[in-house]
This record gives sequence, C-alpha cells and structure tokens, in this order.
Amino acid sequence: MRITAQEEYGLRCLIQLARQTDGQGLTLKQIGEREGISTANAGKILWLLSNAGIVKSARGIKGGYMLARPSDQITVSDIISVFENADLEEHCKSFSGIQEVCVHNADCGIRPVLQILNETVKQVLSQITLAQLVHHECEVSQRLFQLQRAAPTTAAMSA
Amino acid sequence: MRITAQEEYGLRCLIQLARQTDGQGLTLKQIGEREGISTANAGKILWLLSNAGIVKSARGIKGGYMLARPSDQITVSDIISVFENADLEEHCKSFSGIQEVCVHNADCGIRPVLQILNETVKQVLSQITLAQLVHHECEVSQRLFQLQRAAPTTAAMSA
DNA sequence: GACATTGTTGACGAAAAAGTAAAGTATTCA
DNA sequence: TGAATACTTTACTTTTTCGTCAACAATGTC
Repeated sequence: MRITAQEEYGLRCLIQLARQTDGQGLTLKQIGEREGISTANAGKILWLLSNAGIVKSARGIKGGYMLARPSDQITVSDIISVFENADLEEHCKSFSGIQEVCVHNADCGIRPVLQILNETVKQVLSQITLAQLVHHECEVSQRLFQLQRAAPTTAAMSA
Repeated sequence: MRITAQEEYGLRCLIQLARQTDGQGLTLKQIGEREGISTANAGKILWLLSNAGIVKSARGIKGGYMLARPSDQITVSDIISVFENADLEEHCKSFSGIQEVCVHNADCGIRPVLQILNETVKQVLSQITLAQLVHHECEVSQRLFQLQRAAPTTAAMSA
C-alpha cells in the first residue's frame, strides 16, 4: 500500500501548477527542474494528466501546462486514479455505490479484501483537494490526524 | 496507490488463519490451496509475517501457522507494514506523532506530499482489525462508507 | 514562410517486484 | 533411530513498472 513514483510526481507537478497564481502556466522544462525529474519524464506524466482532463496544454513558443480547473475542484483521488492500471478497474466494476455494495455479491466471503480497502482509501483521498495540499502541507497533515481521531470509527465498526 | 500483490495475499492468508476457530492452524500447503497461490509463495509470505510477530509457526509433522494474537488485536495497518520496503521507513522518521508533525519541518513546503498521504492512509487502516474483515467483508465495507460520510471531513479541512 | 520553442507519441533499456526452485533444518511418530 | 512432514532460507527466473531517448507535430515570432 504505497503511492507509486508516478503518482507522487504527478501530485507534485500539479502542486507546482497550482502555485502559479498569475495564470501563466509552466513548461515541461520548468516543472522538471522544480521537481528534480527529467523533462522527458515530466512530459510523460503531464501527458497522462492532460488525457484525464486535469491539466490543459498549449504548444508553441508560448506553450506550457496549467490546471484545467481550480485547484479546490481537483481531489487527490482524481489524481491518483489517472495513474491506475485500467485493467484493475474492471476487477469489480459493480462496486459503484453504497446501495449496491452487497447486491452483486452473493459470494461475499470470496470477495477480495483488496477491493474493500481500495475503496476505503479512495473515499478518504476524495476528501483532500489539491488546494489544501498547496498552501501548507503540515496544516493538512494535522487536520487529517485530528479528523481521524475525532471520528468515532472504532465504535462504528464494532457496532 | 494500491495494495501490492504481497500485501493482498498476506491479508487473505491471515483471514484464512483467523477463520480457524479450533486452534488448529494451517499448513503452507493448505493456505496455498485456499488462496490459489503456490506453496512456495505462501511460504515466503508467511515467513515475513512470522518475522513480524503476527503469526507463529510450528515445524514438524504437526506443524503449521497460526495467529500470534487474537484477530481483533491485529490491524490492517500492522499487516501492510510488514511488506513495506524498510528503506522507505527512514525517509522521514521524524513523523511520529501529531505533536511533532511540524516541529521537525521548517522546510514544510519541500516536504514530500507522499509522506502525508501515506500517514493518512495508515491512520485509517489502523482502525480496521483483522477480526472485522473475517466475518463478512461486505458489512465492513458498508460500515466504512457510512463512517466516511458521517465524518464532517470537508468542514474540518476547510476550517 | 523559415525558424526556434514546446508539447506528443511510441519504442527501447534499466530497475524493481513477484514468483519459483531447491537445499537445509527442525519436529513428530513408528 | 530413521523416515516423513513441514517450516526456513537463499538464489534464480519471470514479469511488471519506471525512466529515457528520439522522432514527430503544432504554435508563435521574426
């Protein structure tokens, strides 16, 4: 259970773009230098993000990348999903909502635990926006810790 | 951001052991057959879990594996940690508690987002025990969904 | 319209993870 | 004691992922 290299760089590249408040955008070369990765690698990552509609690109001498929508409308879950293997998506596509969780799963005991945990994690990450990561990472961290402690999770689980 | 193959199989092997209510334990051959993996692979996974003190083993003709402690005292976070690369642990060892989150991080802006998210996820997973996964996976899933919806996360984050 | 700059795309090699194999060690029972 | 069973440990092979390279396409400037 870890963030892959691509996912981490994707997140960090987006944070760089989100910090551009002047609406200027950044070139692949600039992004690569700021995050310590090659221009080629930055190109690959940004291309995936572009396909997913998270960033928009412009070619030519005035080109570069910028966010496709405000950073408070981009969740970490959105970003992570871009780099997931498409094959895994089909593993259990029926898992789409709380109402349908058990409808398609008579064989609940065989159901991979994998899927349950993945959905749990994604649910948590969908509540963290890029805007929250941009300003002060530590504040976000503290808030999340408090969040988890405040939630009556243990009681709810054992009920 | 996904569970690795080893982590998934580790979880599932432990669920098999947790289902053994007669205190008998299971051999590597039995575990492998039940989870569709080779005996050799099961051996590798259970060896790691044994080193971590999550399971205990017995050699000889009456040998096998069993949980080292009750399943409600084993969290998913415990299990996942077993299969993490030890090198990553040193990446930011100062991240040990909520009080010390920002103490060691004057360079907060440079701090990898990776670490923050990993801690967040681990915090969530530390609240799920093996016992909860054993009985009915779907019930656990529903509870977690309700949990996440009930928690006033968005309000807390934007405060 | 020529040129420099920048993003786009596919192919290739390197690195890491996963799984397999085999030899070794300990325990039990006849 | 000896043989069968089962865990232990290391090394190897396969598979997957990661990163780089090179050629291509599009845009803006002079």
